[in-house]
Amino acid sequence: MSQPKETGITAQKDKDFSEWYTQVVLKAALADYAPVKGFIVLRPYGYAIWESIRDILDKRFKETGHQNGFLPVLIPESLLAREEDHFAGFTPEVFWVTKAGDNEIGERLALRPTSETLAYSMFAKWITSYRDLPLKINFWNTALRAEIKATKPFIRTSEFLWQEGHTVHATKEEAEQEVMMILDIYRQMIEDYIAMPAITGFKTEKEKFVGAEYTTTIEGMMADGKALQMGTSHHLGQNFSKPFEIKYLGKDTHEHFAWQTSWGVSWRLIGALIMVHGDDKGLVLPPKIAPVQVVIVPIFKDKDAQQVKAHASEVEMELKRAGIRSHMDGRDEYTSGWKFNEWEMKGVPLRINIGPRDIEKGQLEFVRRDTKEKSFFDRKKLVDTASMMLDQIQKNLLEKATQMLREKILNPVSYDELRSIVENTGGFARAGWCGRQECEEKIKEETGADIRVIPFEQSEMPAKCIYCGQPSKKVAMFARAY
RNA sequence: GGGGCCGUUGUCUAGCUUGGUAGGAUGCCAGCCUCGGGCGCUGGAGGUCGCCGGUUCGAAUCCGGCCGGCCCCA
Repeated sequence: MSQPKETGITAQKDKDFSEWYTQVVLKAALADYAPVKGFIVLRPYGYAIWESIRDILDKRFKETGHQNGFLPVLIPESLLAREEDHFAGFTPEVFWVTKAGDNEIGERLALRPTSETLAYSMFAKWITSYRDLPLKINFWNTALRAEIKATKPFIRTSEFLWQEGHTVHATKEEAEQEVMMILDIYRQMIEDYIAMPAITGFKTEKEKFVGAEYTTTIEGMMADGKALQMGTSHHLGQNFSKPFEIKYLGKDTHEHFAWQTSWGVSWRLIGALIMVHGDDKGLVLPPKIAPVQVVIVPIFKDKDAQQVKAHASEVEMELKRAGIRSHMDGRDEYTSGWKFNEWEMKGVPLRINIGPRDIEKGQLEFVRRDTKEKSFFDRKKLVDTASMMLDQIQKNLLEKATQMLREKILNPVSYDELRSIVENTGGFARAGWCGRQECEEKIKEETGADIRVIPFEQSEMPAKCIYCGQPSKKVAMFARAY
């Protein structure tokens, strides 16, 4: 085994996590830095992963009665400012457009940090009757937020790809159901496809979306012990419908303000899956979202190149016909060993090696990306074997990630212990909380951890607040976060 | 918010302290070789030394500003 080349990942995940992460993003060709601070360019391989995630969600959104629309990127200041809390929350990170060519624009225009205000100014025009409700629209677009803090590809960037859903309902109950249904769609997608377990629950008042009545969240835990918010679903109550005058005439012949929700997930999910599943050789993709599920590498000497490649192509075609995303790497300019390393770095879940020996014996060599195990199978059982192994890999990744999450949920019995967990061990510190913002803020100040989520699952609540010792009202998950 | 490090060819870098011809590896191109874990050989192309300004006979090197990247701390 030779020394790792610069083309490969040279940082170790458990020693130098940040460096490792950056190398995976750049070297697996997911993304590159753009010329402007905080912005990245999504490369085809990274975009293909985003397309997988998008397609899965888009299907679910449509199945549950949502339609897609498109909004412009510019929002006039007056509109953005119409809901006070919302404006105050976003204004520090808004990019403003003040000129058109050489001419000053009268009213400055915001590059959307999120589209509630713009969408709702439109919704107000479209909704007049209970018959217009519910209105359920989703937007696949980008949002722009000038990040002052250190940026990290996919995790924190000044522009990010996301979807933002916005719905309008006649009743509070219906809006609240929507909030929960969407959060559950997120949870299923993250668990079943990205193979990551997560904790669902509420954000605290301090951490909720500015302008929302309350925010529900799905929080993940990364390999370095830091938490990552992977998606949020907000109940907006009537906080926006009132300033934007989204009103409808009910069956009762009276006018009512509508109830609203908004929700979103972003390409952060790509960052999350890198951090959770990746290893020292690079990316590890869950089969269900991998752009290439199986890569076939022909191994040949010059004289039998044609024959081996022909066999490899047949394998590729057979897999493709069975609906398995496959790629035969027939490049002559690289050796098979080079290809092995490259595809491992790119996280392709399953590799099939095929050489003259295998052809002779009527077998194929399968190499799993997650466990690196090699095994031989009968050529005739290609599709069954590949499907079975892809299923196993998908399952194994979720199991490993679940195990990791379990290990990273700790139950401190004292504030000192919580502090030690946050500062040394990392992970979620699950603790009682009196519900007062004062304690939440003190803990944040003193340890750097905030309340990531008040889990829906509230069993085994400690009796006392971990900070002040007063009776606890909730069990909360404290952690440092990205 | 505070502190530190860095920017030289596509990539990684040497040179910078002590100013004077930008050197290597890898990648790329051509030709040969041939592949069971990042093969080997020969030749070749590729550089506004991040940008702007200053000092100097002369700046990758010294000084200032800006742009960009990374890390640590709160």
